[in-house]
Amino acid sequence: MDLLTFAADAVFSADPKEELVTPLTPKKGARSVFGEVTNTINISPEKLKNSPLQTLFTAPTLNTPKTKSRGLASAVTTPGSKGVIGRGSNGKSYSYPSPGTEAQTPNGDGVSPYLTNGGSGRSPPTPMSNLKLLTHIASMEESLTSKKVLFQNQSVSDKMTQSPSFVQTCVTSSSATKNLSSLRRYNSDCLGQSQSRLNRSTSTLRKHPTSSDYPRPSSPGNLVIEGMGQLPSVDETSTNRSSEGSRKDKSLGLLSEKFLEQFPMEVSILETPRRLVIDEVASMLGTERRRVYDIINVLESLNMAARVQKNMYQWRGKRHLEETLGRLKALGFRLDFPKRIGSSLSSDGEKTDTRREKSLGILCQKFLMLLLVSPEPHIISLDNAVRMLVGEVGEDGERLRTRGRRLYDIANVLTSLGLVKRVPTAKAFQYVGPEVAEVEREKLLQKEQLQCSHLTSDSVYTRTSQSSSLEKTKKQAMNTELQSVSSTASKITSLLQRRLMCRTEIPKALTFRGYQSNVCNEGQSSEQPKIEQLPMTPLNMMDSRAEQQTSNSSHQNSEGYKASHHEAREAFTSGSLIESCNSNYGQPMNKFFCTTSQNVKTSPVLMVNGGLVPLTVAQPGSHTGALTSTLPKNMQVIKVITRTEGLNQQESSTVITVLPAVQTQTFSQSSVPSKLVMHVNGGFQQVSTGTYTNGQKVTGSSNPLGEGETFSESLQGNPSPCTIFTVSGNHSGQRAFARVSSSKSPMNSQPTKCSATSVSSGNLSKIQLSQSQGLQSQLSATGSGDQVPVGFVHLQSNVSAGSKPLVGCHQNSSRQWQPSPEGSSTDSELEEIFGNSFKFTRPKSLVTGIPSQGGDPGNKV
DNA sequence: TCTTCCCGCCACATG
DNA sequence: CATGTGGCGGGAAGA
Repeated sequence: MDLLTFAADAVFSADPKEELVTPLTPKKGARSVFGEVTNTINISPEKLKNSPLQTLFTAPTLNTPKTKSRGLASAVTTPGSKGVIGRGSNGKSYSYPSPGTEAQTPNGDGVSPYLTNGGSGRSPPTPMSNLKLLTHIASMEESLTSKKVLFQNQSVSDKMTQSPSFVQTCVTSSSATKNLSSLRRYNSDCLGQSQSRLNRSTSTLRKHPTSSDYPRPSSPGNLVIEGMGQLPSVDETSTNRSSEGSRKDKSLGLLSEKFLEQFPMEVSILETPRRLVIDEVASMLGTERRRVYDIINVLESLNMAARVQKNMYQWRGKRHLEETLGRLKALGFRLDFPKRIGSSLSSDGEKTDTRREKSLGILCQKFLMLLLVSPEPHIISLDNAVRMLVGEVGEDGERLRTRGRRLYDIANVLTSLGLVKRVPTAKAFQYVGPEVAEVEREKLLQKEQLQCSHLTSDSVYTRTSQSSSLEKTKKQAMNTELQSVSSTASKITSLLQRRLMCRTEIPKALTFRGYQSNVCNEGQSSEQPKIEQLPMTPLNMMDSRAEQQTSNSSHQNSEGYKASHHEAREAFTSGSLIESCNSNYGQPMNKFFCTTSQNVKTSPVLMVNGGLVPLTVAQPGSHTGALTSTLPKNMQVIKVITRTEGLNQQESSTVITVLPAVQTQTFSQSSVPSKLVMHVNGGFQQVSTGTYTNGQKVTGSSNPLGEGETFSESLQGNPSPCTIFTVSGNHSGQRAFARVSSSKSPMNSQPTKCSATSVSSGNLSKIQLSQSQGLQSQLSATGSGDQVPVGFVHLQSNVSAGSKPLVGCHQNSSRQWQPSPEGSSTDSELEEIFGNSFKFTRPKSLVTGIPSQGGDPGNKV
């Protein structure tokens, strides 16, 4: 898991106390705020009944004279209000305060500058018109299908066409007065700015470099988009445009389309997470960096991309999209959005990051939230959206106009994503994305209830820990919010803000330390497994000395603990699972009790700091089952891994909730089965006997692998690495698993078939890689029954044909983690393995998951 | 005329 | 201090 995911989790599962306790006066929906606003979207009365949205969506119509919408401001701002925009003599921006602080100016009167009844909307640019120029990448086939596959179940949108009348956007504004702040802006800044712009030539004075302005990255890491190989060399003619081509050809929507060609939304879970470098993308799209940021910001807000480091993002595709949408929807409902978003009345002067809160990402999330909570058919006019989302008190007309521009930007990207559709006959947008299941809300509520009890200890823990600055910031912000809950708008903003502020960072190298383990079976050990997190440290450079267990308090204070702690709240892998997982917040938890919903056809696995622990399902297939396990002291649950059989995305998701230890039940170690778990792209799939095609099991039984049994995984068009963990039952599985990792394969390689044989107790003794029929490389392993409990084995998946053994498992009788000679776990590789399972932060110093007293100086950085 | 939104300045954030 | 981010609004293309 990465920070962003966690942040999203934190955001959307925020403790109710984070939200407003004080019911807010819905000033935003009031006419005093919006001016005379008409929102005449047709909504079925039943749906509006009892809905707080009613007032918003059925406000009376009032036509007022048109006002000039361009140029000087056309809104009223009470003198003395904070609606001061512009730049002072010091060059600093005087931005509008955050919603929270904006709320301090309730006397402002936001008036829309927009005119009644928008003209004909621009028809969407033809998406495919320019794609031919840029789509010669090997992943073409996949990318071409990705968008079509996306949301194929939805029956969207043509409700609009069927009844276009239900969209009537009649937004008017009342009389608008020139605004002092606007005047000031014009006088102090924009005038000069526009003056300079008037004098410049767009092409010659272009400050932002285009892709062609950038030197080719010298580092291969920058040149290569991971998982896809080399970027296509960009046609020079495609990069030095700027003044060439029509406006449509350069639209953000089209750029997004191009982007999606290279980074398809459909991301196989078997595919290595791809990195995207801003410069490269800009080059690829034939645009400048600035535009890439526009796109990325939106994608990031949807959890489709995550920032890895400066100038680099990780592409996630739509894997988390639906969940994100679901959370947005749930949050929207929960916060009574948008009714209360506009009721920003804050008296606490809460400081917020105004720059962040105005970000395109936040705005995008709000926009989607608004669409999602709006009644069918999820249509909202631009004008209304602008006012509801950003039309804060005191916003002047120019401000709204600016935000309107941003909504256009967002909408264009969302359109390319297939989430939003322009309503042709109205200045409006319609949500046409996937149906966000109500179950998301239920899950959210469940999680809230669980996490509610955690918050207190969480806060205490925070105060006593040596948090990273980011952690401190987040926690302090949280505490502040808990103390002063007065503004829904500021809350939402803060929540969304935090979400955006938490980004994926470069992973630390991870390694596991085993321990002299003759006591594994008891599930108790005086020597505990450890997680070492080493920045950029190859595994084979690790000191494998086992450290003694330390006190709980120091453990709690460790970054590693926090990482685990956070990961324990990891929410999902695609297509299935995990609702919540408890780490007991400071109390080493050695028992777990999981409740499951939906069908649990395969036993979930606990990922702990040290390995994997299979759980048993009391009643497989039952709606609710008990899953219990016993772990050694201080072992922390990182993640719950389960699958509802195969990777079929259409299966009902499994919800597993791990409750505090006090609620646990007895767990019988003897019942721990042998498991084989395949790591795929940040998630885990428990592999059982059978054949899998495209992640879906097609043959075989569902029993865990036994000796001599085989499994295979056929990957059609997704020759990405697969990592196999063997969870050995005979030593409780806490840390004993072997890993087989194939390396990255070229994008254009043929379908890969992986097969492996495990032996009893999950030990892996021999691994082979072969290529069959010239089209498939085969990864196979055969078991011999020998005790080869741990080790890392690295295989190259693109080796030449033949059935020759490449490497054998590295055997380590002491059962400590040892690097295989040929294995070096780089950052990227470890990220590949644990990328979705750990919170990665670029460390300033080594931290250990379970710090030893005195630590391990040798590992300090 | 009005809507749409490209373009790139430049403030702020980050390294 | 350099450079990455991205808010912002002018103003032009397009309807």
